[in-house]
Amino acid sequence: MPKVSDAYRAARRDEIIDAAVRCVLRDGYRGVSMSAVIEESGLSAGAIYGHFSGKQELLVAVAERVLDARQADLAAARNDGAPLSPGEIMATLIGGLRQEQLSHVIPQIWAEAPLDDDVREVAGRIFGQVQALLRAELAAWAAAEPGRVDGDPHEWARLVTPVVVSAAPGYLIQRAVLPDFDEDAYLAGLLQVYRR
Amino acid sequence: MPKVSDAYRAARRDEIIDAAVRCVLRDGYRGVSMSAVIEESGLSAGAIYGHFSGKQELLVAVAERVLDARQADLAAARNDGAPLSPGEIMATLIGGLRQEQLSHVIPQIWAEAPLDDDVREVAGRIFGQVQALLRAELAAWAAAEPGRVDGDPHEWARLVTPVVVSAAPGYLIQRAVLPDFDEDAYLAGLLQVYRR
DNA sequence: GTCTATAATAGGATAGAC
DNA sequence: GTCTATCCTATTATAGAC
Repeated sequence: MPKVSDAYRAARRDEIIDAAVRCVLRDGYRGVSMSAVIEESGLSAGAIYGHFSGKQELLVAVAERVLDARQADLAAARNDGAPLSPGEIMATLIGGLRQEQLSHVIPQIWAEAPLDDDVREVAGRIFGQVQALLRAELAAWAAAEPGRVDGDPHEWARLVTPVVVSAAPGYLIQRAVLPDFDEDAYLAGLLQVYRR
Repeated sequence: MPKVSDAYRAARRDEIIDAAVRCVLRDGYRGVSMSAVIEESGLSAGAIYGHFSGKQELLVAVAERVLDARQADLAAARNDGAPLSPGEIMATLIGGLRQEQLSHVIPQIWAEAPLDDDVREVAGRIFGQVQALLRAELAAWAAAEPGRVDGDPHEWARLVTPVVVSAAPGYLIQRAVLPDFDEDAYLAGLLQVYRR
């Protein structure tokens, strides 16, 4: 029987992850040091190591936290009325990313994926979930708009989903790299590309 | 008058950068240590520090090397005949990335951009150059295919370029993150999306 | 310009008290 | 579970010989 409640443990764990996220935003995924997290959290070394066995385990938890938040964006892209067009779906998804400070960490997680199997597993899983929902939406749209696409709607959706979803990484990377990136123009361009 | 020729200096510099690139491919951009570069290069600490004042300066040089190679991809996408369609342009560009081992480093450079102003400058400059060429190609295609797009071809190209170019980051990220990413299907999807 | 050796520091992780 | 104090390793960078 644990000495403290599970809820307390979980809350502490979240507190530590929050501090680690702030460190990652400031110093980069690889650049965070345990001492920085300790300082940022206001806790002590013992407190952190009681919850996470080391730096890697803590950072994987950060990756999971950041990427899990994408589920909210998926929900926002859902629509109970007529199926959304590809451009509308992606504009909604990217609108969600735009609000979240957390989204600035995502490119760093992608960069870490080839170097850390645990990170890659988390990143691949979430990315796959985003793709699955997008594919379903695209298939629904294609089925509702006969003549816009040729062939079976599901087959079409399977093929184009990886390309359509690329608008999200493209947005995040350009925002990170281009000094004068125009976010509004990007969303407008998205609707323009998928106009037909 | 320098004690050794400029050509010799430049060759040594390239040699060091080559070794550093191999280290980055193995350990990640942030994960490279000077001692690893020293070992990989077969040189000594003194030899490296004679050419680069420190780790950051060396890594910025690596970023410049990796991204500069994209100019070759740009040239490959050029076509003296009829203007290429958006899908064909991007398929050519991505075909170039696919060949190059070096391209695996690009996502890591993008992730570093927000943390290092020098890296951001290099990354933004090259990305801007890619966009400029792509925009010109898109405008030429739009002008040659009246009715495919509405409005002024140049205005249309300005708006859609950031979205079209996203296929490149999308490709690199999915390749890095998804265990069963199908590169051929991605290229096929690209042609499908921009079919009309 | 390059080498060997080393100084100086920062980082990850642990031990033991409470 | 958490805190303080500390160990040990790895890392960046320099000094001085050749």
